[in-house]
Amino acid sequence: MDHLHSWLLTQVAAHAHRLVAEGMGAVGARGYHYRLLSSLIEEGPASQAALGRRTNIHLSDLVGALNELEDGGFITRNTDISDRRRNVITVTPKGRDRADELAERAKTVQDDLLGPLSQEERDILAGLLRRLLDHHAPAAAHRPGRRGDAAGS
Amino acid sequence: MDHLHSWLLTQVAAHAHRLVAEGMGAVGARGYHYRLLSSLIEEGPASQAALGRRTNIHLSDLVGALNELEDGGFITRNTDISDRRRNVITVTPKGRDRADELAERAKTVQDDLLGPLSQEERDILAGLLRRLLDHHAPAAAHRPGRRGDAAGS
DNA sequence: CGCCTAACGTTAGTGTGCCTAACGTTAGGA
DNA sequence: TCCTAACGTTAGGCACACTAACGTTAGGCG
Repeated sequence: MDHLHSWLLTQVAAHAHRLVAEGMGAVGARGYHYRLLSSLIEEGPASQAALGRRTNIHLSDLVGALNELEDGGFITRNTDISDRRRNVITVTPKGRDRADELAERAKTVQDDLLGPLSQEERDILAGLLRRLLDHHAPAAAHRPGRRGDAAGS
Repeated sequence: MDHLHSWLLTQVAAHAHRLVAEGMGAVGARGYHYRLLSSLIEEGPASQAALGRRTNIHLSDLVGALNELEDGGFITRNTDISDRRRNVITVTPKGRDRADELAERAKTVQDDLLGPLSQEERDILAGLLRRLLDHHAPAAAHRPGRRGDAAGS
């Protein structure tokens, strides 16, 4: 009676997805923006390829998302002089404000989503999900530990 | 340090999503098919509208999914003589076989997804997710309890 | 040096899931 | 009878993830 697991998760995910999209969409953003800005702030500037690895966002999707962020003036793209194949992505001050804004919205979304759960239960859930994620996405789960892949000289 | 909750869920969801899509896609099906056949078998025939409510699949998407299932000979569509607005959807014997096939695949996917978790932990996770789903989708969470909405005489 | 391989960024297109909007039909109450 | 509601259908859009292809740049190696 538990062949429901997989679609149960996808169902909850759908709601999470929708709530995130709504919350972010209300200020003209989307999930990718939040993920990218967070990663850039918490782990520093990076090339697009490195960013994609850190955030688990596909390279091809990154282009568009970064274009949007660049258009909004939230990030800058500078070709790495030491390796001209790379674009070094840096957050602007305006981008930091944006990140704060999105983080706040994310918090609201989260409270809404996890409403019926106590703090303890939320921690348990987070722990379980974290383990699943670590298992399926060995790279860049939370604190990467693998540095030196960024934009260094 | 736990503003990660929401995107953590979406990340895990992405993997679940991918695994399901792969598993189902390997036999020319997709998540909707499994959801629909399961619902039809477990809760009996229904009109499309009722089916949509039970499975949380949008009416407009249902049309296409049912077309696919009908083309495969897994379900039949018959207009309800007592209410000619309705199509009564029924599973064929072939559809039952298909459901078994998909259920088996779903189980494999689930085992893969939840690999690192013990049975006890899986139950805990399922419980937490179930509560979230019940909260956000009051209708048709698992055992609906709300009958009389199907295709009755 | 030239050659080859690999990484990088970019574009185009696909698939899945969820959604809105509109339309014609059928039922059923006012 | 009229009006409203539910039904099924079609067309389209959005978010996220993915594949395939292309030109550019780096760097190893003969």
